[in-house]
Amino acid sequence: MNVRSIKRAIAHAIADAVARPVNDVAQMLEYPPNPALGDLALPCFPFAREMRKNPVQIAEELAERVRQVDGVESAQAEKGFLNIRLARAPFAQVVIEQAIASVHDLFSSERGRGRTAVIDYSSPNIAKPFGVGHLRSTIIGHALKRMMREDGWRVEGVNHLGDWGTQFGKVIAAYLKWGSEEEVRKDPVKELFRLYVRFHQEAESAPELEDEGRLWFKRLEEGDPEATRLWRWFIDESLRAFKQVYQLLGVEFEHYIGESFYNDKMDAIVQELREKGLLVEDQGAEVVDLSAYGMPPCIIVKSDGTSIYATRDLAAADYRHKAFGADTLLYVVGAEQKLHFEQVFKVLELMGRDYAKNCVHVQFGLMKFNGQRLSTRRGHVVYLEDVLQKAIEEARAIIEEKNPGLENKDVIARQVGVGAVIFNDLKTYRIHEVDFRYEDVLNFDGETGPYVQYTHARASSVLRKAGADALAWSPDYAPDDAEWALVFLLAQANESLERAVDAYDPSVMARYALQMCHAFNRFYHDHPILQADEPARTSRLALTRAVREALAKSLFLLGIEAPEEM
RNA sequence: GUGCCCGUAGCUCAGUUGGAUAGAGCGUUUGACUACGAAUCAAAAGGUCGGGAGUUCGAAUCUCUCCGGGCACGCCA
Repeated sequence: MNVRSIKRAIAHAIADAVARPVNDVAQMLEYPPNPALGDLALPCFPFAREMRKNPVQIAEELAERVRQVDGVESAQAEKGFLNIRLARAPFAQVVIEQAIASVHDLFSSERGRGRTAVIDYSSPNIAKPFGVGHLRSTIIGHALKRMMREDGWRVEGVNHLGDWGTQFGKVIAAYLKWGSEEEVRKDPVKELFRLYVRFHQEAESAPELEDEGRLWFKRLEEGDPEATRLWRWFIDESLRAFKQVYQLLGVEFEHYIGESFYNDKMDAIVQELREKGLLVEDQGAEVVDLSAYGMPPCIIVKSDGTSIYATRDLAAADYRHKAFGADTLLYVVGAEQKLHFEQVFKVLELMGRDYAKNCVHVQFGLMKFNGQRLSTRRGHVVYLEDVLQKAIEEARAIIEEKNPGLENKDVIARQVGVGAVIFNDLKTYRIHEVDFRYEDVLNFDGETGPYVQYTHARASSVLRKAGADALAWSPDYAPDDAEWALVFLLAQANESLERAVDAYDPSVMARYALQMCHAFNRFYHDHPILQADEPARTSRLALTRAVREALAKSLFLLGIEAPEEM
């Protein structure tokens, strides 16, 4: 039972009267701006013209029919709107029972059953630091994976490591010029990054360095033993460092497949493009002309004969489609690569790939730090690990202050600190730029991860004290406004998940969790639970349990842990 | 220059398949712990929804135009 099934029932009762399909009418049912008006509302203005009646009259006629619908308490016509109230107690009973029995069913109707998606997320570059800038792709992708799985999809998460490309030639060149094995061993990622930044600094006054970098990349592509040895070493060291961050974040991948994996798979792509007559030579490079689609050409083979990322992405797309049986490919990559993905998807389409239409660039806005743009090349980077450690310290300090007797303080501080960082990022619409400020991230009041976790812990605490009673909403107990607000929100869980999945946007789910918390804390504030008389006591406990399950699920979908105490 | 994205309260953002009086959080001011967790709750103050024009019963939402900010525009990814 959820709000949607009620909407359908109402729509079914009036569809023929307004001469519209049931689905259309169901979609027109909206939530009134003020809950005092009702639970659902139908604006009748759109029917006025075709029915040749005024909306006020239509609303009144429809009210008659809607009142007959099972589960509807009342239907009132008001200024052209039809305001509908649901029968609270029976609805609450069913919704809460379902939330307790299977919160999955509350959230999902398994729309993705039988389908497979590959999500490309995080995908940091080897030999570069893992900065706050990588946070967005990592956690948006991870949340998306969990949400789609909840919705019935099979999902494979791929970390498309940047372990190939001209940049590697640069790092190798820089290492041979200025680096030492000893320095790299001490702190691999930071030292390699120092070399990379120095390379770019020096290249400004000595442009021939760029050629040297390109040369080393060419050697690497040709299998030069020295270049290959260094390259493997850099990968091992970087990956070890990355995995520490992933562990801290609680993010996992089904596959780590670097770009280099596609080295032997690109020839076939180039060959196919050539056979299909899509490849043309242009200024020494081989490109696919996309001028017919209003786009600049897509470079497939560079003029020096080496590969480029577009070609790797084409090979990778085919691989993901074949090896994982994926019919949908998602790329959680910054908005600045929009054109690139439009080009790649168009080339896939021109190559006749049927899955091309299911390729989506899940773009997100740039991350700034205190209003400044982060530039890896210039060495302006904020290490994600430092950010997480700061947040954990802050959480630890608050625990010492507010809950000094707590067990497992270190574990909880980690869960809360990391949760704060993740939630802070996920709560905003993904296309927006985010300005990363410590003052916001380290604030645990208001619309934050710790607020959601706190609410979850609070509900858990009540349930712990109540013991292991069998919980259910009593049909004899009518919910008041605060209780009803919670029940009604619970019954919208599936709509939230679906909107989040359809928009590839975890912020929808984050905001749903916040609404739930607000409603629960309000309820909690002025409703005794354990001390209440029956049937209120058991009913409120059941409601608390349902909310706890829904919050735990919401946090899980966002990739955030839900401690029972904090 | 061309294309795309963004512009809502002092700040950060919801609301954008067109619907009723534009909502939260932070910050500010104030009130509530002998109470099941005060990382909470309640209240106040705070708005030319970037400007203008249009479409219509109705526009923060759609169209046009202008302004402001961001990103991209061939051998980096």
